[in-house]
Amino acid sequence: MLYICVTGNVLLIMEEDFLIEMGYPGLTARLKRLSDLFVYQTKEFYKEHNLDIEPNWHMIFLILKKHDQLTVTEISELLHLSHPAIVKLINKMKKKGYIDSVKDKNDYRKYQLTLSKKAKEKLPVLETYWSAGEQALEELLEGNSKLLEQLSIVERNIEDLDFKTRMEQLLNKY
Amino acid sequence: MLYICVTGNVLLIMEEDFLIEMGYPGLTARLKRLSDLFVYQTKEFYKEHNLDIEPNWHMIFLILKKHDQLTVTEISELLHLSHPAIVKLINKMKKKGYIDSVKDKNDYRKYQLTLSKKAKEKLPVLETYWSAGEQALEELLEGNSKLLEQLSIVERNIEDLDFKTRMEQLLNKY
DNA sequence: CATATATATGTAACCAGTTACATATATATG
DNA sequence: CATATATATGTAACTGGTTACATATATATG
Repeated sequence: MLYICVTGNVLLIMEEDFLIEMGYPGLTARLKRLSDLFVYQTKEFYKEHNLDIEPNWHMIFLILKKHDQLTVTEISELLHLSHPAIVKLINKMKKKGYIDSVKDKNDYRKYQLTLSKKAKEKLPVLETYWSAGEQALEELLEGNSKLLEQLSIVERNIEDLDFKTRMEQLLNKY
Repeated sequence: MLYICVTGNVLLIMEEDFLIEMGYPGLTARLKRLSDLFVYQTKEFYKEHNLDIEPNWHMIFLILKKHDQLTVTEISELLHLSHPAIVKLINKMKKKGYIDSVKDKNDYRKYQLTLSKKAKEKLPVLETYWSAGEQALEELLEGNSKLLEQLSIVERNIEDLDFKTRMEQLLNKY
């Protein structure tokens, strides 16, 4: 399943990759495949260094470092993820003692979430590992942020008019 | 959670998005979030048009259209996905009658997979829906394939030296 | 002010991938 | 040729998202 690939004046021996060959319709699976790869390898990396955190906790650490105190709903809105996703995440972090949760005095439906003392103390160590991850990613992106920019374009356009509606419109054209 | 965003000479009211704000470390979750969005909306689209197929079957239809006959292992290698992922996918497609599977005459461990008669007959209809999806995606990418190219760069670099190893190397620098 | 509606959180069932392990068959080697 | 090793497929348990539904509290309205 190997093939020769000529890019510029460099000759590469490459693995054949049908998802790439597919073009546009292969995009969805490539996004998932790449995301999974990052998640699994980061998990492994943390494990080998005995950090008892999960890859996606990074975003919660950062968001609560910035905003100090947030509810589940606020986090889910800021991250554009569903609230059950955040509930599960937060429950795991609570169980490990990284999150403090206190009932809101003015609205008894809400719980105000903050980073625990343990979490704040661990931050400096965690940051050295996160920094290695960020640099590794920069290497993979070859030092430019075009991938992030291209993703932003898609995200903005989807916010404007969602994917399904676009498919419906294009289908009805014929 | 809204904010004003000035791009060029256009003023936009945007949802705040912390994953974008995070920069590089937000990438993994954005890839997953976007992939999920495509999958869920495509699923919905198929359902509303009473197509009894799943979004990720598209790649199996195409790969078996091109190669005619493949085994589970060959498919998993061509797609760079694990073989259990393909086993599950193929079992569902078999159950719906889209895949024929015959034991290899020369190697009794293998099953040769092909598109069934039903699958081949349905292809022309499916292609009109896939075409709408492809065009919708082109719209979202604003007609250029930079996102695909940037992904290819990352994929190539990872094949060269994996993400975890890069993190380890960068960590040991300090 | 009683009741309808909206919001915040939580739970259940599902989905598409993963790794680790099991089993059957093929191939290579002492 | 017997046995060790490698390969093809399959299964189990896990992960991190989703939608749909349930419950408690807050807010708005007749």
